[in-house]
Amino acid sequence: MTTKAPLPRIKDKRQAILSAALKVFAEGGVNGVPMPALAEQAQVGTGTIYRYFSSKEALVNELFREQRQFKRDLLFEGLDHNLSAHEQFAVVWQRMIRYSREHPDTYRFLEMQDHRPYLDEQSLQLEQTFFAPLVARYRLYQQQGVYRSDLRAEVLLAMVWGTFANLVKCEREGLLVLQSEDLKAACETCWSMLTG
Amino acid sequence: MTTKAPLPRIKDKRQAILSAALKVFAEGGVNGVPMPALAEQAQVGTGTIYRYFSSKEALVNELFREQRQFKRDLLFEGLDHNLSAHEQFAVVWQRMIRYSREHPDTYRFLEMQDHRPYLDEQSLQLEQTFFAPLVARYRLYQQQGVYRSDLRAEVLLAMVWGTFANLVKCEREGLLVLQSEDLKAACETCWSMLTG
DNA sequence: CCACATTGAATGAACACTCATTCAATGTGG
DNA sequence: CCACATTGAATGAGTGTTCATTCAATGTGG
Repeated sequence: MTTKAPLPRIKDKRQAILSAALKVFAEGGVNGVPMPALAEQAQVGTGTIYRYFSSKEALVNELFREQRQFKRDLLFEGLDHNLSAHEQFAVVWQRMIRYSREHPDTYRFLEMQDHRPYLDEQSLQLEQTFFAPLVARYRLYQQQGVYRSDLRAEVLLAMVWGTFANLVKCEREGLLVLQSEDLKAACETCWSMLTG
Repeated sequence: MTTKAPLPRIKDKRQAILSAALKVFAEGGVNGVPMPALAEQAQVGTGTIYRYFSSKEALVNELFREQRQFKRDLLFEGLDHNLSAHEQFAVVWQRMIRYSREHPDTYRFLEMQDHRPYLDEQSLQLEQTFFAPLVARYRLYQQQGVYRSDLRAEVLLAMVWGTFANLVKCEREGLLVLQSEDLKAACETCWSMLTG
């Protein structure tokens, strides 16, 4: 049986640890999950985690950056710039919904405040670069007269983002059930918010 | 020196502990603050805390309920029901701003998710009773044709609340500076959101 | 004096992290 | 081919630390 067959073991323990971390941290918060519990979820010895990550803090930062990238790609990658601003907004809105529905762990993990004390300089900077291009685009639309100009682009963005985030939050807490018509109507409402 | 002079000590240690807890928990999160640190802030021995609260959990719950009540009173007490719906909304909006500005610790403490694992049944129920009357009022306005009816009252409320909360959050994180015109404009925008 | 409030060092539970040991995989001399 | 040596990833009991909680000692108003 000494075939050159692929090893039956977990090929990439590192990724197994990250995946498990995303799941358990999204559920219990970074502070709420001991390393042995994470190790169990990843089906890995506790010590193995420290073979791949120098500390819990390092692990959290790596996970944060990975998920932050993932989110950005999912939301903004390959947007068709020939579409009208309205259509583009609708596309991004749809993607946000898909994202929050199909990747609830990622969404929740990034939304939690719990990991903030762990984040290093690099992670915090990455957070900035997430919003900057978005704000720039909002400004552009303002100059073109598509978006209203009586509120600054950052303020508009904060309002739209907050609207969406709280809808998802309320649904997760069981205060709300969002039908697809609700989400469509909310999208149009936010569009009106942007265009005045 | 056994004069009848006013005691220089803190009269009400219980309240001193609660006040200190609000401050340090709002800053560092419940999990981030050890009891001795809280004791120091309250100018009290560590053991004294346990004379007034049976555990950290009990303390957190008591603080949560106190602050939740405080917030409700501040926002909704003594509203003039002769005012128009629009005027009432503007008043509540103003009060939310005042609240978040003048009591940042309370605001932040209630906003954090950090204390959720500590909350008992009673606290969670209190949370419900905070929103129920508000939703009822929104429904009333919908029936009267003041608010739009194509979105359920809970959804409207979630959107408005999310808008406000994220503005304050962004300002706290330094992404934004809110001028009073911004807040006024945001208020009117939310009003349009409600009325379609 | 006494009843009781206050205190902070002591306690043990729980945690992040380490390291001596294991063992499957691979290398190698015969 | 095989018996045995070598390797280093993997492991989880062990280590030191931090924390919530306790309690013996001390302080104090009546």
